[in-house]
This record gives sequence, structure tokens and C-alpha cells, in this order.
Amino acid sequence: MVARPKKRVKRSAPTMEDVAKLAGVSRALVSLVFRGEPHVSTERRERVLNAAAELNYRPNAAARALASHTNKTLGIMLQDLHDAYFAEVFEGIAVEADSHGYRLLIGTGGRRPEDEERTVESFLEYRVDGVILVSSMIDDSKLVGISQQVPTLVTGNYIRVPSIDTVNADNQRGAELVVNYLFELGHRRILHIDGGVELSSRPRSAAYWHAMEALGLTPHVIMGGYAEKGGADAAESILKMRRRPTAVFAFNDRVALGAMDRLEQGGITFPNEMSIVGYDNTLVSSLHPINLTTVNQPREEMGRLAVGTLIDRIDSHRQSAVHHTLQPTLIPRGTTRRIPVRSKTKQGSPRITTV
Amino acid sequence: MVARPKKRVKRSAPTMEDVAKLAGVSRALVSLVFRGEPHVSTERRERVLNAAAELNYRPNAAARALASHTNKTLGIMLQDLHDAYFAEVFEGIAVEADSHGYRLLIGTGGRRPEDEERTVESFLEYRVDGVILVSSMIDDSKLVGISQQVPTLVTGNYIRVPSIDTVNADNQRGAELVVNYLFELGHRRILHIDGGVELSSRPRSAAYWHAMEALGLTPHVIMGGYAEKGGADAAESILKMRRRPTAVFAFNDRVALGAMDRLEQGGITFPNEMSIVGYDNTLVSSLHPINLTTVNQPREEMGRLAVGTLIDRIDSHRQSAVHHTLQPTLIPRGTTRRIPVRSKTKQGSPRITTV
DNA sequence: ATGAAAGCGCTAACAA
DNA sequence: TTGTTAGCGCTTTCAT
Repeated sequence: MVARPKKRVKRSAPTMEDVAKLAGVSRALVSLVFRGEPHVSTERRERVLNAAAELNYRPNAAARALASHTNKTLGIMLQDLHDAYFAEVFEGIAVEADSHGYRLLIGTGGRRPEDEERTVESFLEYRVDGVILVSSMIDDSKLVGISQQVPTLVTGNYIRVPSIDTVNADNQRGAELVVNYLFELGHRRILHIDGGVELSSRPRSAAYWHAMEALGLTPHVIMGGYAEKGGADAAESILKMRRRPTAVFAFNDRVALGAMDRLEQGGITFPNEMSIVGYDNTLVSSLHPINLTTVNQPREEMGRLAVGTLIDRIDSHRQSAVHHTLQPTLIPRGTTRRIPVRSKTKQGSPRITTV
Repeated sequence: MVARPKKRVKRSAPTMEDVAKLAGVSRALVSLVFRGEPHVSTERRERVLNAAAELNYRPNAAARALASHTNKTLGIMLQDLHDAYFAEVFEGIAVEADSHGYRLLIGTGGRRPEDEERTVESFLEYRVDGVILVSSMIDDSKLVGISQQVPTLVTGNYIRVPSIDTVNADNQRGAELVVNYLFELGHRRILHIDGGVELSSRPRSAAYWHAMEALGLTPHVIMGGYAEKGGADAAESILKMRRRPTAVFAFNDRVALGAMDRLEQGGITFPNEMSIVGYDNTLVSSLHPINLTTVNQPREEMGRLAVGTLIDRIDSHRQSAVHHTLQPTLIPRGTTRRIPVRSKTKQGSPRITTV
């Protein structure tokens, strides 16, 4: 036998009115207290707070937003939290937003521009105070359109208009670091597996290209992607080459790992027969059995900076853009090594030697 | 010389009133159209839609929420998106919420109950339609309190009250799978590195304990944690043991990886001298150089199921709890092997042999 | 099928 | 320092 509930409590949550009544003050006074206004007598403040506590009152964010035209909320568009890159940028965003008292509305775009736009649309309905688009694939012109409706910051995008702030890691510098490092180790046949349609792929591969030419080397780029699969596919092509590279610069760590995996199956050992460099310095890359040479990007800092910059625009009504570019650093680890000086003879594809 | 902007546009966004005026209908009719009500003549509908498009009108979610007492938003509390476990559960949540037309308000608790409570408090101010708490460390009694204010679903928690729905993976079964598997491979000295204060640590270690005893073996649990560090510390103790285990069952993949790393530095090779099993089947565990035997939990499915169950409670006003328990599966890979039958003699700690 | 009007719970002048 | 009073932009009866 199930007991029929006897409750006869007021169904909906208490309002400011209820608190005011119980405390014997006006609604406006309650509002002042809850907004932390200084010019309220301690006595009344106490009364209000007590009444609120007694009723378990909690301000209604929607009502507040409607009346005040601000909701202390930021919309964050990410492609995919599965990916360590986004997760870590987000971590920085969360920390900084929290310290400024902002809430986060989050949406994922899944690298599909239409989905991204739907997400942003949803942010706009919410009338968020600002939006951050991480590695958005939305057209520049549409981005500008968005920025005219809400304070906007993008990261991973190189757009330069007054209405959009940006935070980026210097992809160009990162690629240069890799090429020069490999060159100094004696490598000359350095191949690049790019990021496919990924946003930062273009700047990285272009920088790779330039750095190679500046060193008098022949660039060689093959198509990759943003994840392991892209690396594995690229590895497939590499295995078929008659004259394989001595070093590979992968778009990111995941691609590098995918490539290594496949190349090792093909009998190539790292770093003995080939060197490889990733990008991102994800946690996995540092694990001992992997120990991948890579490039660090200050992702959490990017996230924090993004929020700080955006909130600055919101607060100051700044009309000009701020652009931050953070510097990456090379993290040399175990998958790269100096190329041994050897006689001109063994020029063909390297024989596979069992160690 | 910076040109002074000449714009004289209406500053704030257009409202329903504006649309109504332009379309020559009442505000209520516009509302009907935007809520997709069927009983509107096609002609008027068109007019409204056109007017809205012309003005670039977008409904105000706060106003809507205030008037309708619902906002099609779910609050999601996660500990830390950095962690693949949470990221993947979230992925499932995001997909399912999207397909039901719900937005997500997200907050992280960082494994600090006070922060979790602040996050939930914020959800309540928003008057979200429901909340999902992933691996919350909030007291059961407080969870009950929350569930009285908003439809609530928890995952990772075994609480059983009518007001809270739950979604869990069967941690007990997972631990049994591991112990039995190792037993079948001939292992008898199976040590468990637990998850420390982590929520699912208790059920897993308890199940390990029972499974061991059921097999007539002596359980041995040492303290770990939820990340690499915990594993490394535990490995330190293992290296000091005079009679080392032949197999280790780690709380999760990260702990396993941390432990392996440290143990390998101590000269132990896997799986030759020791077997090790993780938990979670994170992407890293599948990478070739790691190739960790582990237990898979259907994380995305957990996320999807959580949202589906919660929305069901919201829609149906269900007053009784629904509990889902999903089954884990063992993923045998390269870090475990059958123990070789050997003479009773070599019982001491294994000599370290260079391969 | 459509319109009129009363809120939803709060903030923001303005008065007092 | 505190109270009064319009709204904020929408939904929701209730008429028609």
C-alpha cells in the first residue's frame, strides 16, 4: 500500500515578494540586499537574509536577466570535448569564468558548421553576455554577423575585425620550431602529415613549407586529419614510398600516435629508423611507453585569457579588437634522435634491421 | 583618423511586439507561431515568419522561461572534463540532450563537494528543468534535498530514494570480471590498487575483495587514486614488497599507466614479469605501445541514458525512481598473460632479467 | 483561429 | 536608507 503524499506546500519556489513580506520590508530592499548593494542598514540586511534563509529563497535568474538585460552567462562553443585539446582549453575557461562569477552555457559543434550555428543561435536566444567559439568552422562573414549581436571571442581563428577578439597559439612558430629542431638533428627528408580540414592545419603546414624552403629542403605534405585514423592512413602512404622520410612532423599528437602505430606494424622503429614529432603535448604524449617529442601549447592559459579578454570587452564596451598570440614550446622527448652520419651508399629505403 | 560610426539602429533586439506590429497581428499570435502551435492559418503564419525574418527576431529565452516556468535546459555537474571518463559521458549527454531540444548548462565540481554545491545552487537559480550529477561527492542527504527542488539524476552513485534516478555501470561485475580472468590465467597473488576517495572506488575494491575470497585467495588492496600519480605511488610500495604480486588490478587506466611507468623503471616488464589490468577502456589504453588490458564501460551510453531517463521524469512527473545498471566487459589486451607453470623453488621476488 | 489582458519575478529609476 | 512603480519580453487564460 502506497501512502498518498499529504503535502500541501506552496508548489512554486518562494519569490522576492515572499521574502519581503516575511522580513517586513519592500521588495526593492530585498533586491538591494541580494545584489550586494552597500547602502542598506545592517539591521534590515539581517532581517532580509534571515527571512530568505527561512524560506529557502533563491533568486530567479530568468527574471533577473529579463529585468537587468544581463545574465552573467557566457556561451562556449567547442567542437568535441572528447578531444584533449578542447577539454583543456575548456578547463581554463571554466576556471576563469568561475572567478569572475560567470556561468557557462556550453554547446558542441562537432566540426559541423551548421551545428555550430545552431548552437550559437541558442546562445543568442539566451541573450548570453558573450560567446567564445573554439576552433569554429563557421565562415568569417557569419562570424562577423554574430559579433554584431553579442560580444565575441574566437580562438584558433585568425580573423581580424574590430568586433572580434582572438586568442591563438602561434602555429607558425610551432611548425618552425619542429622543422628547425629536426634539421639540427641532421634530418633532411622531413615529411609533414597535415590536419586535413582542421582549422589550424593550414597555418601549420604553410609554416612547415616555408621553414623547409628557407633551409633549402624540399617540403612534402601528405593529408592527415585530427585523430589517430588520419595518422594511420598517412602512414600507409609512407610505407609505400620508395624513399621514405627520416623524420615525420604530424599535425598533432593523436595523428602522430596513429602514424607510429601503423609504421611500427610496418617494421619501422622509433626513433632508430625514423623520428616523429607531434603537436599539443597532450597527457598521453608524456607517458613513458610513448614518450613523444611534441610541441606544447598553453591550452589552459588560452582558455583563461579568452574569458578574461571577453569579459573585459563586455565590461568596458570596448569597440576595438584585442588579439593575443601565445608562444608554443618544443618538448624534446624520445621519438626523435640525431641522424647518424652514414656513407652515401645506403640511399634506398632503409632495410629493416631487427634490434 | 578613425571614422565615427554612423549607425542609428535600435539598440536592443527586436521583440515579439515588433514582429506583431510588422505582421499586423497580435503578440499572442506571434507566440503561437513560434511555439509551433498547429491552429494557426497558413497565411498568418507566413506573415509572422516573414516579419520575424526581416527583423532578425529571435525569442528571448529568459522571458520565455519566466512566463512558462520551463526553460528546456538541463544542468550538468561534472568533476573535471580533463578526464576522459567525464568527457565521454558528457558526449553522450550532449547528443541526447540535443536530440530532445534541451540546452545544457554545465559546471564542474573539481571533486570538491563545496564547489559542487555552488554549481548546483547556480543551476537552481536558473530554474533548470533537471540536473544530472556525474560522480558527485555531495552527501546523500543533501542530494535528497536537491532532488526535492528539481528533477535529479545521478550517475556513479548508488543512492536509492524515489526522488532520484540513477544510471550506473556495474562496478561489482567489472571487478569480478578482472579477478576471474586473472585467476584463469593462473594468477594467485592479485593485488588491487584502489581509487582512493573516488566514488566508484569502494564498490570496485569491495567486489575485488569478495571475488578473491570466493576463489580462496588472499586480497591485498593498496591505496591509489584516480590519476597517474596514484598509480605511481602505489607502484613504489609494490617495488618494496618482498613478495610481489604476479598481477595488478588498477582502479582505472590512468592509475594503471602510472603504475606501469614506475614499475618498468623498477625493472619490471609487462606482461612477462607482471600482468596488469586497468579500467575504463580509455582511448589511450588501446594505443599499440600501451595495449592495456582493461574493462570497458559504456560511457556514452550512460550519458544518453541519463538524459533520456531524466527527461522522462520531467515530462511524466514520475514520482518513483528508475535505476539503470549497465554491464561492463573485459577487454583482454597485451598487458596480461598466462602465468607459466614453474617449480616451487623460485618463490622470492623475481630476479630482474634483462631481455 | 485570433485578440485582449493579466501576470511571471525581478531591476531600476524616482520619490520620499 | 527605503519604498513605489513601471516595465523587461514572453506565455496563458479567457473571450470572441
